[in-house]
Amino acid sequence: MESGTLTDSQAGLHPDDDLRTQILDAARHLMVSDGYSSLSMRRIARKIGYSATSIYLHFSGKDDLFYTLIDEGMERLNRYLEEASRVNASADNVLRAICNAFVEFGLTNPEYYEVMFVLHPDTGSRYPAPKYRKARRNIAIIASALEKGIAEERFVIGDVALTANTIWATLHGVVTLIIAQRIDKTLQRNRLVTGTIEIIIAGISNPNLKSS
Amino acid sequence: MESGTLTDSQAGLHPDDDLRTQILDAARHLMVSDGYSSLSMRRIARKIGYSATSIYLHFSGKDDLFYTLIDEGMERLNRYLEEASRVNASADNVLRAICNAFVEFGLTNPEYYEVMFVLHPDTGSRYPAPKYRKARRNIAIIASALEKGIAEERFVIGDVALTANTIWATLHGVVTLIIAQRIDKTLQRNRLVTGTIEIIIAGISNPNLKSS
DNA sequence: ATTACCAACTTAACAGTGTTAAGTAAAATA
DNA sequence: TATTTTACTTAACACTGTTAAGTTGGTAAT
Repeated sequence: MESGTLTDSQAGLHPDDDLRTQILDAARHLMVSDGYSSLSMRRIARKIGYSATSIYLHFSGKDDLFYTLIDEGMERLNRYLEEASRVNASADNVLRAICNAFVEFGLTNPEYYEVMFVLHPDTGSRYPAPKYRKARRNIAIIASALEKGIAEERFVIGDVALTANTIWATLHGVVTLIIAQRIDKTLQRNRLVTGTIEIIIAGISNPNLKSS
Repeated sequence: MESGTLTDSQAGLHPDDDLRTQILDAARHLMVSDGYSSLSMRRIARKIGYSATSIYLHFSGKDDLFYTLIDEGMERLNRYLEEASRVNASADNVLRAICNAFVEFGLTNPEYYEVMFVLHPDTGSRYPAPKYRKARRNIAIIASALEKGIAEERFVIGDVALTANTIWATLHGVVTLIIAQRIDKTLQRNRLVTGTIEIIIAGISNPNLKSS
């Protein structure tokens, strides 16, 4: 932008009330289309016709933006899982639906998924504790399916919270490896996914499970 | 380094035969101590007293270095798993040993683990196909434990290769979430780990497993 | 012995990054 | 009308990976 030329902002193209929203929209869009690695402050700014530093008026830094996107993603995932959990079926089928929804979310929104669960910001700053709540809600959905299965005397589970986390971790493993393309290409995705889910269900249905 | 001053290299501090080895040593050391994110060409170079560009005489770029480190890590992991698989025990206990070894490797070498399985280089370049062989060897170790279990009529498995990958993905999920600190802190690591392993074993031991 | 060459390394530069400090123009307030 | 506040900007710092173009020191050939 040479001096002498009006910038977009000076030309009044930006309703100055919702710059924060514009930033988030641009960030989300860039992340989904080009991946998080090429998501830079300057790129975002260019996209919306502002200077890079103006982002710092609404976010304390890249991490802050990062965390806001995580939050958004958690909300999305939450809707996904809650809808899946509403199927009217036996506990094992409810769990199947939830698991499939989780994997589907990950595979159809890989950029969101990465930001949410894979990447951790370079700077030592950690994911703020209060924000964990939304992540926990997702695990709670799994947990409630487990409790349904226990009530139906289908599942053999000692610690529900622990098992919910285990299942989550398991699904996370499948999604991550597929996204990162560290899985043998000859292997079919859906066979891997359903295979994993079936092993889990068979595992927590097995009376011989050494439940800790 | 101002002109007029002898650089280390000019002073003959570097046996010029093994610069490549020095680079790898420095890279490994920096990665393990400061994490991959702060592993830069210039840092590596500074550590060994060369200019950054001299690295390009031995590696085509950062990705190449990256892949060499992956290779190293795979070799390490392979030794880990092979040793674990040599226990003289029933198939389920062999599998337990292998799984534990995998998780232990991941948790004691998180930086290696990340480079190997989590990060994928920003540039579109993919992990070179021939290098996949070492990764496959690790899965083969799991597979052979499964076959032992089938022979002992302990495990009910349709597709061994698929199940081996499933187990790998599962363990990967646990390791990744723990490393990325996306797991509830109140949860005890080893309970999560053993819980996951037990569900898997119970799963593949369950006659009702819908094996695909 | 002198010239040519070559290997191993260097510096300078490009285009990018996150982030901070200081400056500017317009609007709101006194 | 003068002052303060708001909403932005530019300039700069210290980095990043990578390329192009030197600069040495030693070897080989004439």
